[in-house]
Amino acid sequence: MSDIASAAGVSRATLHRRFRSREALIQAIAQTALTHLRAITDGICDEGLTGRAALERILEQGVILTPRFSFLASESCVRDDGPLNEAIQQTFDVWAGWCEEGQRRGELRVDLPARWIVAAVDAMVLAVSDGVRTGVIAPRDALRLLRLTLFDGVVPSPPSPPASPVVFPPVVASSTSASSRNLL
Amino acid sequence: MSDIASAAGVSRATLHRRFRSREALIQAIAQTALTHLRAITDGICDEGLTGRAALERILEQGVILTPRFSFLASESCVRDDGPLNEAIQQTFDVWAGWCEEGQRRGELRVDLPARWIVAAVDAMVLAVSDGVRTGVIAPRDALRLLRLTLFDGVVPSPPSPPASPVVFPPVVASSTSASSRNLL
DNA sequence: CTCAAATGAGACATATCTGTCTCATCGTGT
DNA sequence: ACACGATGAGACAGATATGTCTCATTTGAG
Repeated sequence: MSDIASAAGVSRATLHRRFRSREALIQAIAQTALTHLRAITDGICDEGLTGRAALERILEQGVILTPRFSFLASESCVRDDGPLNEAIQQTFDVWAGWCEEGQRRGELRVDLPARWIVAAVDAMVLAVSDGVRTGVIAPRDALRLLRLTLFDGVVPSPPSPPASPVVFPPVVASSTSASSRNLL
Repeated sequence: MSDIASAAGVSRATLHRRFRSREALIQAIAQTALTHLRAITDGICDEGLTGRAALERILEQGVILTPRFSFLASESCVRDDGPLNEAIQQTFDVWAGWCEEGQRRGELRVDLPARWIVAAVDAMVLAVSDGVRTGVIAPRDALRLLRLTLFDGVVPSPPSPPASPVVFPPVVASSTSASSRNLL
C-alpha cells in the first residue's frame, strides 16, 4: 500500500481514504479489468464475430489489456473471489462457444477442446506480454508473433508456399529485469 | 512455513532445523528444480537431439516437472536470485540454439525468433499443467493437446492431407515411473 | 535397559504490513 | 480574510509470519 500510494503521488492515509482496505483496492482493479473484458466480449458479440475472427479480436485487445492487469492473478483475494471467478469463467465460456462455432465452420481444429483453445489463447497472450516486458520480443512484433504461433504453431505448414519473408526481429537486450518464467 | 511443516508431517521447529530460513528452503527447492532442468537439457544434448525432436522431449518432461515447481515463479526470493536466473537463461539459450538448428533444417518456422519459441514452449507447458489442475483437460490428453497446439496451432492446415514426412524421433518412454524424489 | 540425539510443543522476540487515528498544513471558494 | 474540506505526516494498535529458544518426550542404537 505504501508503494502504491507513493507511486500514485498521494500519502498512505489518502489511499486508505479512497479504498477502505487493500482488498477493496485490488477488487476495484479487478472490477475494472472485468469491465474491460466484458467490453471486449460485448464488442465481438455486437459485430457477430465468432471463430477465428473473434480470436483475432481477442488477441488484439488482449495484448493491450494484459500488461495492465496480469498482476491480479497473483493476488490471493482475486484467486478466491468466487463471484469474480465465476464471471470470468462465464466470459471464457462465451469465447469457447465462439471457438465451437469456428470448429463447425472448419476454421479451428476440431481435435482440440474449445475450452482448451481458450486457455491456450489466454496463456499465449500472457506469454507475449511477458516477452515484450522482458525484451524477448519487440512490442511491434507482439501481435504478429502471437497470431502466427497460436494459429499456425511453430512448425511450418509443409506444402504451402514459403513462409513470409524471413524477418528477424531486432534482438532487444534482455536486461537483467526479472522475467516471469515458468519452468525450472 | 507452518503449513509446509504440517504437510511434511514434522513440526515447525524441525523444519527450521533443516532449513535455516524460509528463503533457504525456497532456494533449496529452486536448486532441485534447476537440477531437473539441467538433467533434461543434458539428456537431450547427449542424444544429440535438436529442433523439433528436442522440443518434443522438453514438452514430455515439462508436463512432469512443471506441476511440482511452477509455484516458484511467484516467490520473490527466486525472482531476484541473480545467479539462479542467469542459470535458467543459459539453459533457455541452449534451447533457443536447438530451435535455430531446427529452423535451419526447416522443422521450425523461420519467421519466429528462436527465443520466442522457447518462451512459447514454456508458456504452453504451464498452460497445460494449469489446464490439468483445473480440470479443463484430462491428464491423459495433456501431452497430445500440447503438441498439437504448439506445433500446429489451433487452425487446421487447410489444403494438405496429412503432415509432411516429418521424421518423428524415437519416443523415449517418459513413463510415469517414480521420478527422483525431492526435498524433505 | 540406558543414553544420546532427534523431535514436538509452545513461549518469546522481531519484523512487516495493515488499518485507524490525530493533528498540522494547504488550497479553495466565499 | 476566513472557513471548510482535503491532504500529508506520523503515531499507534493489531494481525501475521518468521526465527530463536527451552524443555519434555520420543526414538533408536548400543
